[in-house]
Amino acid sequence: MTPPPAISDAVTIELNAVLVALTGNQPLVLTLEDGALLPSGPFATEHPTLQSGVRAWVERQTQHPLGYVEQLYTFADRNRPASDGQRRVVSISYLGLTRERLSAGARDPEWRSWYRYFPWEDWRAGPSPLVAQTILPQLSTWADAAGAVAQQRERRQRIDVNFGDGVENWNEDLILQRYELLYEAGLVPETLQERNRAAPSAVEPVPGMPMRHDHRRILATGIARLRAKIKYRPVFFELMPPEFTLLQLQRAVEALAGRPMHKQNFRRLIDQQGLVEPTGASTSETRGRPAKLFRFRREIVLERSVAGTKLPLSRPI
Amino acid sequence: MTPPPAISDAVTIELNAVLVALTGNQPLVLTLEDGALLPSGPFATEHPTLQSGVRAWVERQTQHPLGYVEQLYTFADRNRPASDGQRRVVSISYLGLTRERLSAGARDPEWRSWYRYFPWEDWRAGPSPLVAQTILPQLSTWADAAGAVAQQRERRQRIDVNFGDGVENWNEDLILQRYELLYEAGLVPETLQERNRAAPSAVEPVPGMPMRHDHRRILATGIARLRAKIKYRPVFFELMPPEFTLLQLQRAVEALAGRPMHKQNFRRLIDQQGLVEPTGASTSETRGRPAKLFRFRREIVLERSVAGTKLPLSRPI
DNA sequence: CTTGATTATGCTCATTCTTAGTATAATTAA
DNA sequence: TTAATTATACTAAGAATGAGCATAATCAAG
Repeated sequence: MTPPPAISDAVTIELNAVLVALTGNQPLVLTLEDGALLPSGPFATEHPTLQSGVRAWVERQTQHPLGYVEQLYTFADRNRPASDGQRRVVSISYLGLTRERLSAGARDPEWRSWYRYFPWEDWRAGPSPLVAQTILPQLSTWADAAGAVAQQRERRQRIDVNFGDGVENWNEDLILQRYELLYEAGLVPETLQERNRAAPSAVEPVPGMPMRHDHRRILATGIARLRAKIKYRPVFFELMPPEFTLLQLQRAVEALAGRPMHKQNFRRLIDQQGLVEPTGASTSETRGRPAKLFRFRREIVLERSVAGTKLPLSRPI
Repeated sequence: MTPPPAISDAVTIELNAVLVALTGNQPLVLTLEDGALLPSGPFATEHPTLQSGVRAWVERQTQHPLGYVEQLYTFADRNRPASDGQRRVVSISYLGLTRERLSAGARDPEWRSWYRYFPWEDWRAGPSPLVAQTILPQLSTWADAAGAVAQQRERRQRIDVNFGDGVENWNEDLILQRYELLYEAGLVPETLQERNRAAPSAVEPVPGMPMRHDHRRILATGIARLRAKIKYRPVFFELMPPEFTLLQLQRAVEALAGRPMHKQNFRRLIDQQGLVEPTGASTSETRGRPAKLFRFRREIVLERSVAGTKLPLSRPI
């Protein structure tokens, strides 16, 4: 145990951002180079903290304030040397939510639906047919190809836990684990590039656009974090316009979760938790009965500490 | 937006670990230098990944395998220059759980109850008197001292959310926020060192041992993560011996959560989830009726993907 | 102006999950 | 033999959840 803070070799820090916005019921993520990369930036000495570094750099580029920023993960990839060929790169990734998006339709910083990268994650219209028809059969082949019987069983169990049967037992939070499983099974192009550059694999990769480096993995991490977070913290308001109808809010949450929700119960929950208040106005932009407009009650975030415990704490003291 | 991974100034990586063990119903954390520091180590080039770096370094030092390792947080503290006086330090902290502990009673790597650092967090015997008697009055003074009325109200609300009234509305997961609030209010010695080195503050710091640098903050982050995690993932088994009684398990969880639990309901939950299986043996180490011994069903971790949703997903598909 | 389609919203109901017990069993220490 | 201690089974009230029916308010066609 080295008492004084130990000093290691020098490394270079790279910041990566998963920037999320929401338009027309699509969850969007900011990409570069024809969707092949997430925005990356330097961490320069002038920034007092990492978070302020991310904010400064993103806001300068997008001209829009970041509503919410959260650190995702830090890792050091041995396979990715710094471009100066010398130092190792440590990348720190962040999730950022923003309310408006810049330059819709622009080519280089471009907003894309994240379901282009993870088409199997969109279950808003029911079970994604990709899972049952394409993914599960291929994963099944992979499981059978394992050497030992024990390993076959283990693979099958992991497949079952993470993908269910294609209809039931789908847990939208497991997006990262699912991507990792596909990666391990060699069913995403990223694997091929890395392992079989010389000898391309025989299996057809699963649909879904790849990214360079590990960026699709970082994106999966961001989506997973966001999907988990909305269940106990109303961060989705950071993505909404100042006023909205309850159906718009529901569609937004569904876009993030990738799952349909029960309309009446959704309203009941939002209402019970006192998350919104009516503005008094209503809108007739929809076809049917005009919907009341609501705004988010910002105070609530301070008021509540929310937490869904699973352990039998005695008395709600 | 800089397309190619941008390169920033060189920095030095420091790894910090919150290593947790459990003995005699006390949650222990490994410390150095008379409890003033968490173990820190270098991240050297030979390690393929950060996680393997942490494992290697910790296991070499403690001679014990780490059951579970999880990244906590990364940050760059402008106030802490590298000891070579040149490069900036970026510290990456990890949480590690270990089943046995080395050298009980040793002086330098020393295991200490984490409640020595956060005495107000121990509510196992009911509401901690420290909160109502010492902390809340001092925080109240601090709130009143705010300049603007709006700021006073905001402070009071934060106090209320994070500390409740000293008896009710205590959320054990908010340990980090509570520490940060005390820090902001100048009620922990760490603040004094930093801000008022010349002119010591008039207020008496709240009981609880401080640490150097930001180590007590890192510890709070680790405890918070662990307290939150045990609610949806049975990581506490990493801290248990191979065989245990249900009461021992309950005491372990209570030590982590800092809250008492309802015995019968605890058992029912553990049982329902199929987390344990009887070994067939029982123990008479306790005074009363002998308890059955159980072991953890490791398979269950694979089988279950657990998740407590708060949103009204339609049908449990 | 009537009808059907569409969206909004109020309300009910069965089921499950929690919380907080009571009751009883099996031990040891005195 | 009794009191204290620990383990375990069982129950009942209340809250939260998931599903659906019913009704209201609007627009687009005919």
